[in-house]
Amino acid sequence: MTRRTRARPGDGLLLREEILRAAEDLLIEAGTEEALTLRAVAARTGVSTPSVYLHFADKDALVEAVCLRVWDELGRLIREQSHGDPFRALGRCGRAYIRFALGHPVQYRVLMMRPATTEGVPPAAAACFGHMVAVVSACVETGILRGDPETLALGLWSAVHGCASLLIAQPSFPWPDDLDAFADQCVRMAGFGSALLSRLPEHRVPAGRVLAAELDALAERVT
Amino acid sequence: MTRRTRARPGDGLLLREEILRAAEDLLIEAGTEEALTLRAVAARTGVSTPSVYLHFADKDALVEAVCLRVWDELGRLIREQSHGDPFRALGRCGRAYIRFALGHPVQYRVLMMRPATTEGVPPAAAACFGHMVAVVSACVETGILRGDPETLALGLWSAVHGCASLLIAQPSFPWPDDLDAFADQCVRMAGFGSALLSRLPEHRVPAGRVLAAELDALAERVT
DNA sequence: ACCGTCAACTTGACGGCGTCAACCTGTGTT
DNA sequence: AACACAGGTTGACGCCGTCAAGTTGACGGT
Repeated sequence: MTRRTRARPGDGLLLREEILRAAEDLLIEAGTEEALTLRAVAARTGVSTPSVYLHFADKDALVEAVCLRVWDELGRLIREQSHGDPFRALGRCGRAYIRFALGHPVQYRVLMMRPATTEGVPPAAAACFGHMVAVVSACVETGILRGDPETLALGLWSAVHGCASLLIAQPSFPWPDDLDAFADQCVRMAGFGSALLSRLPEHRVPAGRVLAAELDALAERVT
Repeated sequence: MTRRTRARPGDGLLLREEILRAAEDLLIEAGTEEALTLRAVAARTGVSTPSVYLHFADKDALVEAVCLRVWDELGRLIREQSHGDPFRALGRCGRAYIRFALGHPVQYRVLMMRPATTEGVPPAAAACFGHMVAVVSACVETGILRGDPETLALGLWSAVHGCASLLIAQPSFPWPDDLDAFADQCVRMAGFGSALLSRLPEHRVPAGRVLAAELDALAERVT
């Protein structure tokens, strides 16, 4: 293991960055969080194990720091999709979200399926959520959705998160061949469902027969 | 730590059962999977640590055995809700699913958010999924849903799973006060969304303005 | 009544993990 | 040239999963 040339005073942050990169790489290569060992990270960085503690309070802090980067990237992705017609933008955001999650399964799992280690929402996560609320708000303004944008956004988020996380965590379920199409179906189900639900009275499900007939008529008119 | 009275030959399965119960209790009390130590399980059972290996190949096998019990209970719960009008039964199943998950957060996390350790779907999980497919099939027969029941069921499952898992794994999100109402909203969003989506042509989202007007008209007629 | 047998369990150890207290070592300042 | 201190290293502790080897005690056969 080649030793790292010692940093000069004031350059402490360099090692912090190297450690973060090493941790992220390890996570991706091994494909599981259990492989993210402080010893492995230190070895890969060319540094002794306890040196990690100079820059991160403990292992959880390191993992969390890796997570923060992912939140940033996810937020950027969502913002990129937020232009144009709000309802279509909502669909693009959902698809981008799922694509991102499936493209970074390990990070997504660490990010969203770990027991919460710290209290409160990390700022990067809050920003990410804020972008989604913004898109939903635009939908409310155009009238396609109705209700509190934050609650609506949480519902939509939970739908796309369900699709992504189930695909990641339960690969042995009898998934259809075309996963993209399935993800698409989930996203649209959430969007249409939210739009329809916005207009129905709470706590009353119309009789299946009536609803089916009305939906048929609607579908015929729309197409 | 009081020692357990030694089992008589042929009674080996007794210890297996005791270990399983101890593991489940530990999981619930500690509230996190990390507390599920072979040493802790053995101590609680009043037995030496390696004795666990007499009945479980390794720690993963123990955890998986605990999971199987949960699958069984979840399946039973879903079957209980499957009577009566299919579309309403679907809603009851979704609500029961989320209630169950929120009532057993640790087990649900272990069950659904762990990296898959073994290949293939455990039989209990397949049975559980089968019950959901049956309810969806009934919905297809009555005409409220359309399409392949298995794919529809996966979409609905992913929606309720998203709601449950997000609530469990991200308690610091800005959730509304009334979680039951939120879960309800997610379930109905999935049901209505599926029903509506069944009837719309693939890969074409109607313009937001048109869809909004049609939904308004529909809502007025249904209420 | 004794005895060998074998399932059921224990002992003791190994290597790897996160973490910490104590020590070293170069670099920039005076 | 002496010093101070940021930026590391060494060595150890206790806990973890796991395993090879030894122990114990109920039971069937004589």
